[in-house]
Amino acid sequence: MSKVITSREEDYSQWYNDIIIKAGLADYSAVRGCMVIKPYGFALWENMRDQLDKRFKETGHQNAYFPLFIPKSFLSKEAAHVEGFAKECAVVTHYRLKNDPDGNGIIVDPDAKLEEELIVRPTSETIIWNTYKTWIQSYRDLPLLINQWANVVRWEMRTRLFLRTTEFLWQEGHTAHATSQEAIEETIQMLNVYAEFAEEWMAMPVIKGVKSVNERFAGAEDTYCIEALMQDGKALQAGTSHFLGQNFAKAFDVKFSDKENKLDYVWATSWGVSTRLIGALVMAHSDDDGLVLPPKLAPIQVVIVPIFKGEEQKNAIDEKVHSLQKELKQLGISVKYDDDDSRRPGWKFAEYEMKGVPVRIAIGARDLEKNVVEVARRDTKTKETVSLDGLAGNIQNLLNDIQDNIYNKAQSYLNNNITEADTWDEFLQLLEEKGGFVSAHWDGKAETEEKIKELSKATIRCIPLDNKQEDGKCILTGEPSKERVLFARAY
RNA sequence: CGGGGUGUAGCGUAGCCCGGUUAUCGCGCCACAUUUGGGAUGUGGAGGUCGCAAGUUCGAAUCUUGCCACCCCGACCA
Repeated sequence: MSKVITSREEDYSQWYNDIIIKAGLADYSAVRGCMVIKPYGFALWENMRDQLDKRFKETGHQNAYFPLFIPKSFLSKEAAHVEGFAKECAVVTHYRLKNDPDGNGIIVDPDAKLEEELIVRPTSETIIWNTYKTWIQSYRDLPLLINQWANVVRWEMRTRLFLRTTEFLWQEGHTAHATSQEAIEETIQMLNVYAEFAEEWMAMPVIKGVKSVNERFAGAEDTYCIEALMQDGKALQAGTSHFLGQNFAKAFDVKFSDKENKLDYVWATSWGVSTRLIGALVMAHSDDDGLVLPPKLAPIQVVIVPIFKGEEQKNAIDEKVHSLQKELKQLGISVKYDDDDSRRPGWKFAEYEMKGVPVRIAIGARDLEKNVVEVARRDTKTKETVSLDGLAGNIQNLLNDIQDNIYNKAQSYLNNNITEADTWDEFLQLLEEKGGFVSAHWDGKAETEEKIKELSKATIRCIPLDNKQEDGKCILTGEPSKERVLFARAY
């Protein structure tokens, strides 16, 4: 663990913000709680999005788009849902401005008040289920497997770049099924899509589990999640997949006729991941020198920095670099040749390290004579002199090594930070001094969970899937328990 | 909404307690030159309603009062 990453929260927050801003991923904007995602950050998001989108389509889903605005009455149709979101909704009340008659600029025109207020979607279940009602009549219309890429707004009290902003980008899948079992299978399938994406692409190991009742999505029967561990010892929910039962079908009266012409409500799921994944990526791998990006998602996988004096040397380097660039591109590697003469090599080295570019190649006149280049890897910060012959292939292997290495590093960090606690004192001490996940017995009661949260600031992150069954006593109440659950302080 | 803190150039800051020339320094920016294998150096230059308003005073970045904004901690949360 690097030196800035300490248990003191302010330091870690500072470090996190600095990295995001200095690496050029995002910045604060003029609007409270909203951020500007800069081109480099957006390129990263596009890479994530493309890969996820591909998996959604491979699993039979289609993309569509639903409105930003939700009539207020829709939101109140599902009781638990409205209760969960009511406190953080932005509301549109008027549709027109006018010049202030007193000359103080522009004001909301009081005559342009909406009959029914519109809610800026905090999530789209309601508007989508209102639409599904007209799309679904028969079992032949099922399953309905839709995803949308969209922005949503949740008026949170406190915000943090990528982790919790007022507006954020995400995808939300909303499916309808004929049977409960099929819907549950879909829920778990999508959870697995997320887990595989986190592990294989983000190089971020996650724990798959199910949420306790307290932490469950508003309106769901069951919320499955992937939980990741950040380098400061706090947990982060990286994705969720909900089994909604028939709650929304009943609220929006979505019924279908089955093969026996029997009428029944459909079974639903919804699942989503957001730009929060970028925050997760930053906190999972970065170090004091900046971002460390997994090669599979890095917008720039290889950067080439020339080192030269004068036109002649530059031309000779250009020639070599152009053919190398071509070879790398043929292997599907994204490469940037930074021959901007207004920045010195040292500046560029530091800059691309900050941006987390996995591999840097430096090439100068001295190297050309020996037919070599200097290859530096971001994850270990090691440098090697490598022959230009067969370089492209070697770089490809190196990128794979880096992907594996940062995954393994994160994996061993996770393994070393899941600790069992059997007494309340031990539990508190672990949270305070070590952090990470604490695996402990819990009596299964919501009020106990609430009490634990109050006393320790830790929440139940999840009950892991395929959890080992063992008899024990609740960490707080001493009541009997038959399995351990994972607690942590979380973002 | 409670508790704490901060507002001085694009960014980061000194000065404020104890009022007094032309508001400090660093980064960045512009020009020129020398440089280029780990964030170059020199010279010159541009850039300020000291958060806003009122008050005290011969004189306010500095003192007083009010307001505003932002940040951190809590409640809320992907």
